[in-house]
Amino acid sequence: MSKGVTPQSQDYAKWYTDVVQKAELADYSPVKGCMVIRPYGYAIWENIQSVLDRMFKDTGHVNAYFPMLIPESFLKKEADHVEGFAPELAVVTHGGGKKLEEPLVIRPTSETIIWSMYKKWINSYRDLPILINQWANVVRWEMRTRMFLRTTEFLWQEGHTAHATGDEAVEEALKMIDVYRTFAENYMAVPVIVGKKTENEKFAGAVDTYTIEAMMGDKRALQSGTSHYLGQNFAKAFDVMFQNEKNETEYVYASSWGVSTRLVGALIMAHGDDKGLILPPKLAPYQVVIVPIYRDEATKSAVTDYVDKITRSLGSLNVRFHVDTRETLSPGYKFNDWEMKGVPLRVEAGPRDVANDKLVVVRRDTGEKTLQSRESFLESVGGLLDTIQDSMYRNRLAFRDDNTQDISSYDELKAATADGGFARAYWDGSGDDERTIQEETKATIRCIPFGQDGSEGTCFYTGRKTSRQVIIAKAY
RNA sequence: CGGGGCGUAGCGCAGCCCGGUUAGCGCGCCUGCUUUGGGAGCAGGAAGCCGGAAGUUCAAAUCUUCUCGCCCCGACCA
Repeated sequence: MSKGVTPQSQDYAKWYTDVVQKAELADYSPVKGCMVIRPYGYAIWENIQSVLDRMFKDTGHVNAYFPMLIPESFLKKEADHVEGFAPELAVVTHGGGKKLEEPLVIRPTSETIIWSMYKKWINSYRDLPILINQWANVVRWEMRTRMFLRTTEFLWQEGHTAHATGDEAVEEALKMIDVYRTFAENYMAVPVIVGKKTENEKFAGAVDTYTIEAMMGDKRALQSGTSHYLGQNFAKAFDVMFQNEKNETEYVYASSWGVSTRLVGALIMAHGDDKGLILPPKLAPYQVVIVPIYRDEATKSAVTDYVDKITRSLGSLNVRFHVDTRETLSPGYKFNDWEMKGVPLRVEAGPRDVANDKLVVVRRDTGEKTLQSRESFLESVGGLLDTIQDSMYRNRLAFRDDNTQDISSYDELKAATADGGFARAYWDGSGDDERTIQEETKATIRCIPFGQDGSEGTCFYTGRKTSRQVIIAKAY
């Protein structure tokens, strides 16, 4: 492996692909647009999964699995849904050596297959709500792909809920976007703006789409999770009705919500630097890596014994650690390697440290190097990991705030977003206005943030009075 | 699908313009010895139908034509 990665300042896109490869997160597959997620990348995804899965279950959801192959006709039942997904479908036309009566699409998302089943399962309000999540792969034939951010096949979770009232379904969609916000902020250490998508940007088949938008290291926005209030659109398309308490027949209300392996891309780009990844302790496959340093067999056995004492304690402290015992690599190489892989804390243990009962402890996020006694390290490591987690979040929050500007004219918008950056502005334009702005500036309305104070201002584009503010940025 | 670039050892490249002996270099890999506190050193070694096909020629990695694939930039999206 050659040294280092392309500096961010030189070519951010190249930096990103370099990091993905050199940190051994993923590799290119023989099929265009697909990727192989390597063990280290998958370990990050597994940590994301296990935290989110717990959060979903704590909010009353259960997991299930629906098939990957969907009759083509299902996709055509919801008008907006077909229109939205038709161009990016992979279709199976043959099976068992014979042409199929009806082609099967590989799921781009599972609303249709799930709602075809909900029709069988829902009769009465007593059957509601249904709160199902599934962890799955989906395929969307994208024109341009990028590792983790947009690949032909990707892994995600998709929640699909069914409710007796629209209010309840909206509440569910809002609850889940808040789960995503909590996850992004508390686990990924990535601040996000929570809000509603405009008509142009919402999901194909949704009444409303909610989103969390994060700022990457190049100041561009990344949609990191979405939830949708689907109204009765899919219930009508699949004829899913229930009898309410007054014995009236009514269509069921729906929500769906998802996050994907794109979150791994978000972690890379939100925190990474020219040395590689910087992982938040709560999601890092290894929170601490120990590099033993020795000269000969005598120092090796002394250092090994010393390291054993440390790892026994770390194990009981519930710290995820790894001891790098690779024989053929120099300590210097290992330092760089684990920095590339973003491990939050590196511990160096050599003969000098054994002699003094000390350790060299290095923070990945700040580069700060300290000499500590073994005892004080073991006492403080848990707190130090929390400090890193917190400091990473505050660092990214400050970065985002520094790169977010309030703008009040079209020229200001262009200036604020040209080189990345979020623009916050009053907005009363139309969908066509939005498209024009996108064509002219490449920036899009990322969302209409929640929690607006209702104060009035002037739309920067139409000049009309409005109380609605939006966030505009170039996005991935 | 439009514009640009690239296919030579596992990876990154040189050689190609101007055809000519065993096709080179760096990294990685293998063996041995010495090393190990910020990407170790020396010695030896393995590894290539030069993306594919056809053509020109005494002779093709090199020239011609066709083809396949990949990457980057634009039009779509979690």
